[in-house]
Amino acid sequence: MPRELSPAMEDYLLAIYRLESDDRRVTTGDIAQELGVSAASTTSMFKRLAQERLVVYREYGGVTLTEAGRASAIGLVRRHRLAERFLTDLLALPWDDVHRIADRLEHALPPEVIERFDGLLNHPRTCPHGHPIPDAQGELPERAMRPLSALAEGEEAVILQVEERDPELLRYFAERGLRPGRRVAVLDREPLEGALLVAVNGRPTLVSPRAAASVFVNGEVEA
Amino acid sequence: MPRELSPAMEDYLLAIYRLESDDRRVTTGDIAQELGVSAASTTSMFKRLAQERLVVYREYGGVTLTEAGRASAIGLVRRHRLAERFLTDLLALPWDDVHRIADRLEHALPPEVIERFDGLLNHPRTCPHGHPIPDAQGELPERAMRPLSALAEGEEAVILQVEERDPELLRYFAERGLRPGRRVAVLDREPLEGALLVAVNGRPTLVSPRAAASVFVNGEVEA
DNA sequence: AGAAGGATTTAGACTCGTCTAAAAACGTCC
DNA sequence: GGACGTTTTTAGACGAGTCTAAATCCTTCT
Ligand SMILES: [Mn+2]
Ligand SMILES: [Mn+2]
Ligand SMILES: [Mn+2]
Ligand SMILES: [Mn+2]
Repeated sequence: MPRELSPAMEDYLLAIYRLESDDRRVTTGDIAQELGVSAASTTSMFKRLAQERLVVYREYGGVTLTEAGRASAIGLVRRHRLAERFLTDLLALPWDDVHRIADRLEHALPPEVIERFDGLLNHPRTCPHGHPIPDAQGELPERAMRPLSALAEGEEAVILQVEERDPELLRYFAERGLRPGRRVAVLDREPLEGALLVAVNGRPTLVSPRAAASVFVNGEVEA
Repeated sequence: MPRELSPAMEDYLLAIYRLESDDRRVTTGDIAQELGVSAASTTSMFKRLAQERLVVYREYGGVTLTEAGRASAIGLVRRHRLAERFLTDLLALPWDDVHRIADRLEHALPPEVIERFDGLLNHPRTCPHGHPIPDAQGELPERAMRPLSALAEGEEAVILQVEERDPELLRYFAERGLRPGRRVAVLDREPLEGALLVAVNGRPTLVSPRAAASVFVNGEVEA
């Protein structure tokens, strides 16, 4: 009964998983935007996913993942992030390339290969961009995070993860040493545009507002 | 203009490539049988491949590969065999599994990854089953071969490659030490059924006719 | 409560890759 | 040179995944 899911179905499930939160159901429009497809396509995929009991679909009311749907999505996250780790650590490919490559590979990697990656890489906890890798049981650690842009002047923190989907942004991060594990401190905030002066590994670095919103550091978001 | 080919198109091109020979054009029926699809499907794919100038299609007369079509097929062979080598050598997966896995991966591996495999594995010359890997320019060495079953009593030879598509057969080969590089000598031939008594690395081993027809050794085929 | 505006679903079309069944062409054998 | 059996092509259908345009529903605002 858990026939193999098509790449398209997996991509929709993943998008739903990413956008899902306790308070808000995921709507047709959300997914259409996230995946760059039409709302009509999304409606028809919602129905197909519902047929397979991967989501609960309410007309005009969006979807929520079932347990099976969530498990599939988390499985895909695991495949994607382990693939990325493999590509950077073993094949030495640049971190701004691997997301795109993993986005195709993730659909073609059988469990044997994934588990070998995991072993060979010594059970990595995160992808190269700092995002946590679910374990084989689908468990994922909760981490308190806030964007670098939320830090007050004088505050210090450690980079946990960065937004991974824009290669240009990733190259910019790499140049400036903004990568997971690095210690940062906000030296100055430019109130008008929102630019930050940040000490990265001691070195003062100017960080644009968009970049600062795409870098996440440890700590609780303000209430 | 060289848009990315679909997995299906690649599979057809590969099948045509495998069956192509100087004297005989590849027919609809050949490919239908090779790929386990209907003749009707094959006809319609022939037309699509012809549209893309990957084959020359003659109604009721089969196809031949164009240069572009041959290049695509050889590229796929390179991806497949390097993927297999990676799976056995780096991930330590069994040689009877890797053909199946590579059959999916081959369609999802971008050039960067393939060239990293090639480097990391030290430019391997063959896949785990002994089949030669085309180089990045699509060059493939010609090798004179004959089936083990063609050896006369008393003859000696070295295994070059084995038929790779039947996992059961591969496990049988592995058990008996029949793998590329091994020296074999025919001690006795059983005329009725065609079974052979073969010395493999010195050890006398009974080899069934089907197996002996699937193991290829060095030497010219008789005229 | 009714109307406006926005989101969602439906309708209908298209491509790709597949199938079965029927029609057409081919090649061989008398 | 025609008849027959085989091969190939055509015709028509289907599912997956996508689109655009039109219809419908929902929400909110007056
Ligand atoms: Mn994907
Ligand atoms: Mn990542
Ligand atoms: Mn394949
Ligand atoms: Mn092989």
